[in-house]
Amino acid sequence: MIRRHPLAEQAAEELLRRIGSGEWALGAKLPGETTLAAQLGVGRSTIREAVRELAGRRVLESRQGAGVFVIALQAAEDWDKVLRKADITDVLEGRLAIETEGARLAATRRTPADLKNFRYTLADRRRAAVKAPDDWYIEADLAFHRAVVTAAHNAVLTELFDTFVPRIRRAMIDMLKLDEEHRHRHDQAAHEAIADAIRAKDPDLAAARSREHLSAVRSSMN
Amino acid sequence: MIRRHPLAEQAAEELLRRIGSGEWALGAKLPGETTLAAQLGVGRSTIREAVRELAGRRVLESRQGAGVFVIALQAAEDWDKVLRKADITDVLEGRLAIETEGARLAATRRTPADLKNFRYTLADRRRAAVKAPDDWYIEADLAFHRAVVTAAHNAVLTELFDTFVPRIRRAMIDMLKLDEEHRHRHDQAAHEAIADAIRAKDPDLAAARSREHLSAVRSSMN
DNA sequence: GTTGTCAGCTTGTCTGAGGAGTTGATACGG
DNA sequence: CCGTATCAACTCCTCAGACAAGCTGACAAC
Repeated sequence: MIRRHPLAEQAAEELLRRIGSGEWALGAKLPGETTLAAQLGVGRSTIREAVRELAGRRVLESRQGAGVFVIALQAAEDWDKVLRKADITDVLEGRLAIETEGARLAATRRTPADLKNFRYTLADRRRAAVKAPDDWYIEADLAFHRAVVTAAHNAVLTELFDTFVPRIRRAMIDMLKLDEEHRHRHDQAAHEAIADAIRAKDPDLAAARSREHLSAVRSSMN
Repeated sequence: MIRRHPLAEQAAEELLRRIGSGEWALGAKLPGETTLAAQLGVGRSTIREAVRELAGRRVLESRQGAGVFVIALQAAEDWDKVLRKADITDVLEGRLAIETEGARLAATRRTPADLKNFRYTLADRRRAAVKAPDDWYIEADLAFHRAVVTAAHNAVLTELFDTFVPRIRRAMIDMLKLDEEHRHRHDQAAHEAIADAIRAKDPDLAAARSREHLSAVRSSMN
């Protein structure tokens, strides 16, 4: 018999399926380990590992002496996975939403430290656009965009941006590989313009310039 | 001896700490189970459960016969946790970013089915605003907002919105509990206005009205 | 050089034995 | 009647040992 996955993982999937099917409601107590083991036809330690895996995914919670309880009806969305599977267009539109709002807020909240950060990251990007290898250029570009979002001083927006970064990075790598002319290396002016608007404390202008730039990026990746 | 957490969880935390400290790089192979058990002074099955938990969190991956490998340097951000801990102001600004962009895109992509969805959810909300209990009203309100984002036909934006919903719901419950006059029940007009702009295929107007409404919501929750 | 074999490692699974914590029923004192 | 104490039965937690299953690199044969 060939088994693609270990028994413990199969058991975890089966438990997840039963939870999803409504067999056990939110907050309900699962049968004991020995009972479950008998039901699924596996050993007790296998059940324990399955439960432990779902505990790691924040679906189950076991309390010594009391039992195992359902604390979520399904596994929390794994954002890395969602972004990996999504169309790059959808991802870039999500990024646009986060970053234009970030630019808008940054225009009212930016500190002197944020402006200094803009200077550094823009200078880096300018240098990298000319002579650095692709990955340096990509990191320099992302660093500036991150500086903009950071200047919004909103923890949720920053965390959202960081969640998107790996997916965006991969897309940029793929694009630069296909596009020998590195056409995107020439839009330094657009980046300077965004920074200028934030520096000038003009929220609408900052948002507009950010939107303009990111729309162009999205279009170029189709 | 009093133990706050099970040994297996403590072992998982210890492994996570060591990974974070750079003891094992990305892709590196951990010592064998028996070795780890001896190092941490616990039984082999305890180590196995710790590894299984981190496998559930997509940090480790074990391959039979080969070993246990690091596949992520830290646990993926648990968005429920991030949103729970964040200031409600930051959360609502994130929601505003997502939803205004959603409204903008919806104005160009909405289908007849989306418009029908608007009619239904708006009617529900109108009824609930007058006489329904708090939780019905909250669900009706969220249903309309979700309909707007859905009409953008962008899987990432929809998923983002759904991630925010539980946190927003809790905030609304708390607010309605404290505010006997239910002041927010009277802004049905603002919702109709958003739907009208999307119906009229006016992206800028839809975004502006969405922003206006959500700014008001954010201000009222301070 | 290429291929086949295999010994020695690894993780996977089961079982049995206690330890430790929780819960609800029951008896007791007020 | 109510509050409290006790306790038995249940639960999960941890360990140890045994064997199965799978991978890897060394080494011999060709």
